[in-house]
Amino acid sequence: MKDPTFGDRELDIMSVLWRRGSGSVSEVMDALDDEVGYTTVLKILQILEKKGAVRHEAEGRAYRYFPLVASEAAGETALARIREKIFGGSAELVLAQLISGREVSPDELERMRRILDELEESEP
Amino acid sequence: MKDPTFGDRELDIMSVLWRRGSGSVSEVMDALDDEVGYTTVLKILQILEKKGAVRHEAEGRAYRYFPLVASEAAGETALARIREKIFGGSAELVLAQLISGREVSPDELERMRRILDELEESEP
DNA sequence: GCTTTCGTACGAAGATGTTCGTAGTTGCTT
DNA sequence: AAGCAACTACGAACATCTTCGTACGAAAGC
Repeated sequence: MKDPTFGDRELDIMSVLWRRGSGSVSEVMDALDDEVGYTTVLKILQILEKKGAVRHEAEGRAYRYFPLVASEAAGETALARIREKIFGGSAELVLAQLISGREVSPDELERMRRILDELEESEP
Repeated sequence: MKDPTFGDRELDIMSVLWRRGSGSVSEVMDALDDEVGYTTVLKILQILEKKGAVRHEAEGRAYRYFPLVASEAAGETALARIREKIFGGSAELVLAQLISGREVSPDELERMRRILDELEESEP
């Protein structure tokens, strides 16, 4: 799959699969925040499969769906788009927005700092 | 406008207005990366206006369009969505993806570090 | 065996976004 | 004045996504 993009509901469903690793139709349906009909969830999983974003294997008489597209790949596409179109290509502005208006724990802050440090080491 | 979201082309056009501050239909059309018909650009601007995302004022016999939705607002919505659905709510993972696979200048890195520093000062 | 239950498959309808042709208006040029 | 050029307005076609009703098959329970 080249340049994975997803509709709103498709993304909701991919998100469940990424979190859980896999899911039956019922499991996905239950994990969704909104109330969505069973056949709707099934249908979207079938569409995602046609797109090559998920696969399924039989499990009893039901199917178990697995993500084929990695969340990082979807994230890269989506984030690049936002950075480019909304933040004028500036990673700093994205970072500023990322931490503004949310409390960031000292731990998380430290880990974020370390991510920048590691970048510096690899690119001196 | 509550929770501004945009289609692909709509975002392209908002992006032009954010970059330039304003634009006539021709200016926007010329600034787009893709070749898009004049009336298509006009139509989308009209739709964006109905959504409350832009406004226009007359300029000679043409219209000049101005963004009403700030890029930060659109960025907040879009980024929150990505962080939540794709990166499992983790800002660090977003940051990691943000800088991976791109060269980040020492300047930019320094500014990003400072953004984190300032956060620490304000929330000790 | 028959029915109920649990599951997939599929078609159709509605919503939203994109694209452009065509029509109409206004001002400019000759 | 007639024609042209630059605009806006609008409708229609098409694509994509979302939603679900209905049909159909297979297993489980009686």
